[in-house]
Amino acid sequence: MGRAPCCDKAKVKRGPWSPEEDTTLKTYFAKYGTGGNWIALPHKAGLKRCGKSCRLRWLNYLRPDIKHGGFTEEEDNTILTLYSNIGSRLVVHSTSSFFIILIGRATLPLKNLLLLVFTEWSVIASHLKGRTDNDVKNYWNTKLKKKMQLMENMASTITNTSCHFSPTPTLQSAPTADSIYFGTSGFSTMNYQHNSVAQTMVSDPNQFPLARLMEVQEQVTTSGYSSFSATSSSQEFLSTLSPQISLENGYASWSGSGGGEEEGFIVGLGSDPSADIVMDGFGIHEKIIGAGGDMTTINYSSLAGNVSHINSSLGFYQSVAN
DNA sequence: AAAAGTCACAACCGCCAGAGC
DNA sequence: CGCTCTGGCGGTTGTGACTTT
Repeated sequence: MGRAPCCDKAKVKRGPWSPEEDTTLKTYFAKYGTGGNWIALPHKAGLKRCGKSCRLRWLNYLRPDIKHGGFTEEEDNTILTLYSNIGSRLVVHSTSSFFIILIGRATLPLKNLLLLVFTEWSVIASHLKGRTDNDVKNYWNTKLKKKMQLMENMASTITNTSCHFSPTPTLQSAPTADSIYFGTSGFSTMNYQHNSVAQTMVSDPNQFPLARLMEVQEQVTTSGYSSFSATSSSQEFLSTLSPQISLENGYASWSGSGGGEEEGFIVGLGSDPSADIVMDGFGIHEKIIGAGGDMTTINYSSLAGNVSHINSSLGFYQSVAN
């Protein structure tokens, strides 16, 4: 037999809060606080709500220091960084749970096992002024989880990998001081090595929208070379990754410069809401919806100050005015 | 214009930890 | 020591708004 519920669900109001209820709760709270007991609060305040519901409404919405509205890129990065750190604990907990089951020959309900795998949203939220754990959790589940998965998939795919595109990308747009564009009539195959084993990936146009353009973020130019470095503090969360990018001899390649988990390929994550970030066999792309139709770009950014280069004699690149 | 699909987020649910008795 | 109760937490659901077909 389970626990008795904290309140009689038949006698309390549920669902969205009305402005009047919000006012009642705020007024009561301003005068008396919780009175040390959330369960008794609704009765004292004259609200037909469960005490837990009142508590959640106050903590997640009515508190004066709550910050409403969209998350900034800086907040995105904080969450991603903290999730990465805290996420390592998931392995420990899930693994130990697994061994508890094996060694003890005990049968734990699946839900109990899953409960051992916790994320500590409140810890992450405590680093973001005015954000609640519920905010962070919702935001993670709807947006950032996808972003993180793309990053992990890409890092996993290209670790110890170099890729050769065919046909060769060619310059598609006039270079500017900030960016240059490369493109092809459509990448049809990608030859690459994974852990020293040669691989060929053939794209299926029905499954993978073919890359048309690659955008290379650029900060410093010298004769014949482009240097890549961090372009935005908002991308600092990626700084533990150390990719190198090069475009030379008719192909594009990239590789991690570190070891283990820190290897990876960096993509620029734009804040433009009209841009969806997608991954295909060739990398992560930002699908920009333009007035003239869809245009797919790849945004390569090296963030750790690693210098890569483009061979200007191959037609990929022309001298760029500073 | 309408239906279907997707997204964002408020709210709920069930469980656990710890305090108090 | 064991029980009850409350606060707190993460997972999940419900629903309205928005977008796409």
